[in-house]
Amino acid sequence: MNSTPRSAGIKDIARALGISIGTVDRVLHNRTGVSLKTKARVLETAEKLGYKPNLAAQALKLNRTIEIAVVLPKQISHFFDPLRAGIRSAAEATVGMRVKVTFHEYPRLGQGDGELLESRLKEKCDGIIFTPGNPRKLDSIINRLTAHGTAMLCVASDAPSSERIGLVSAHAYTSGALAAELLAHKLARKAHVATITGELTTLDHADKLRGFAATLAMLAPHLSLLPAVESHERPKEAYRQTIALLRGETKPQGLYISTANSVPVLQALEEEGLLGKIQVVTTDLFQELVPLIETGKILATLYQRPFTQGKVAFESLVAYLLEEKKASPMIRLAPHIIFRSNLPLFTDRLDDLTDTSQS
Amino acid sequence: MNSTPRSAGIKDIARALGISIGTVDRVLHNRTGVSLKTKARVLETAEKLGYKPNLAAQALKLNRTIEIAVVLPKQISHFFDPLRAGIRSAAEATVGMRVKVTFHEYPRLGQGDGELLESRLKEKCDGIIFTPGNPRKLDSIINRLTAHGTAMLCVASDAPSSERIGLVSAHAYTSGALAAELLAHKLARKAHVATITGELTTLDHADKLRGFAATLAMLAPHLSLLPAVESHERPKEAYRQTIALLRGETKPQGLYISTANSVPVLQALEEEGLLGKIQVVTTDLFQELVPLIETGKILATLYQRPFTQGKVAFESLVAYLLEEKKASPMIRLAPHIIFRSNLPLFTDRLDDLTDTSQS
DNA sequence: TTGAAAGCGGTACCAA
DNA sequence: TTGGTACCGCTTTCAA
Repeated sequence: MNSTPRSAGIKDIARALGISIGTVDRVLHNRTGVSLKTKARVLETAEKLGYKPNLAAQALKLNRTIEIAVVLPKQISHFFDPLRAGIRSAAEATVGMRVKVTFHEYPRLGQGDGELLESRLKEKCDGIIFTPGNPRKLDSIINRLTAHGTAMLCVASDAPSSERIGLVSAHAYTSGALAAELLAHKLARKAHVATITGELTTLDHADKLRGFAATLAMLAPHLSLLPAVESHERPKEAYRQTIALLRGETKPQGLYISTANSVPVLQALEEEGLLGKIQVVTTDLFQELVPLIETGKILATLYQRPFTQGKVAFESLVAYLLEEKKASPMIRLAPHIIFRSNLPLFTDRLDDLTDTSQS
Repeated sequence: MNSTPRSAGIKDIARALGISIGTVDRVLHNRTGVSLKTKARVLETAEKLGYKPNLAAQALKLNRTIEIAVVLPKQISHFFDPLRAGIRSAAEATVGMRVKVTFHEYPRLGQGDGELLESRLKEKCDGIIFTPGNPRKLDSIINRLTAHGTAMLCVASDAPSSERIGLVSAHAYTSGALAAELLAHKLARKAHVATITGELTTLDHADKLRGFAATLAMLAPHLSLLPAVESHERPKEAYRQTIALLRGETKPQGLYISTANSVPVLQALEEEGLLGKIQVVTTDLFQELVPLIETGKILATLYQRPFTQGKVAFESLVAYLLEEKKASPMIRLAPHIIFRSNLPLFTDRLDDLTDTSQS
């Protein structure tokens, strides 16, 4: 039966000491020009009275405009559109501060991202939310922007050796591990499993594969892993390579598609008559997957919660920019496992990207 | 390459029309004393300029203190402690408004909740967050508090025929459905499955059971469901009834424990030497479950995200109290399925309830 | 029916 | 080293 402490204002403490609010303000903000003993007295009574700044007043007065640029690829829109929607949603919900967000697009991961970031050097902004497709290539420009005073926040995938301020993503290693565990649950006998990924230079994809391989080795030693297939996020290549895989010598009984770009892979499976025959775990959720999950042709999909990633990324970046202490945000969301029976909880949001739902 | 619309203030629109801010304010708040045509003109330019009230200024001027009471049981602390922590976390994060939160506890669901709510009639507050254990019994007091001007928000379980303003909970039906699907994946042959629940008068528990039964019938007709066991959230009764169940004539091969109170049930399983022999799906997460999931003795647990429930409940209630339009918040979170391989993502938070993590 | 002006609780600048 | 004060955007009262 306790309650949050009563809060005193700045003039309460000024009145209590018979001094001016200016002085109190100086003390509370560690500004120069206050004698040590008044400073001590102010701090003491501030503590005693339970001073809590009125954030509304503070925000009103400061009225700072934070400018944030969002630099994300157009492809894969299944993933990046809801991510952008999450950013918009969080931006609209900001209270007590002006935030200006601009969105910038380039074709796909690795194609034009460096250049677009480069161009951001001209129009200085407070922070940039972006996805490093190929971290090695981008480290230099990230560091230059950082040196320029721009807070760089990675979303969806990391660039750990750069000077980015932090990361918001799904926990990629765990996604891979889950995929392995799910396949292990369904494949009781000795079999081969395969993975199809986007681009192994992208850390997120590499992490998934690591989690997958490690967990497979631990939980399902009877399943052996075929070499990973890299689709480079190109539909045609994904299709071609999948066909090759399925017609290869050792045929997989289980398949983990670790990129959201799964349509061409599923098409290949369909054409080879293998949909429903082999166990498939996919990544993320979009319209084409729904009937396949409903009919059990896909065992499960690992939803990376792009909307939430965007929302959290935005909130983290703003918090970082406002904080004094500047803790580095490192947030890995738990992926949602979507089966047939919880699918309806996630489908409503496929059309309506402005939804603010909390899953 | 678009940007979020610039927001105009009240004086921007006053200036644009050459009128005073007082008039604009009257229009925007639907107050009397404005001619119809000025009203129309104001609304039009407000729309055109993209008027967005400065919430900081609004809060500062109004300087209202929202008082919220939280009325929740002490038991089951695994669940309600993190839920309270979520509320605290959200309360601390409020910007630009004074919110006072008081916490009130009663022993367990159905024991003293009515009385404690009753006592809230005396100290009027703006809103109450609470869990209706037995909705029928509480409907009357909920309605009286509502009539009294208090916004009643259900958390964790609903009281649909009362005049509560809304609900924040995990999606109970889906929890049950998932439990059934998981058991169906693991039990390929004809078998019996059983459920152990808390109290079927609690809507949340009834919904879980409905989801479980319906999904079992649809996805796994080879599994037959034994009559539900009600533990009434009492450890001894749960233990006794589980023993009876396990020694009964038709022995279950799968078990769904739909209340967070699973320890006595697991103890009974252990003593009967059945842990690891029959498939078990539990609810929520706490220290005792961790080793059982790690060793595969529990197939999975359905995490109802109590921290997030608390956080979202608080935010929804505050939004409701601040909004003019008063949309009824009805939020069902997607439960997280916790397997062995994603368990580490959830364990870190078991000790540290003040954590603000986003899973 | 409308306009003018006083604050809400801080911040920051200028004067003392 | 201090005190005084204008101002942030909005609400509200009083006067016109």
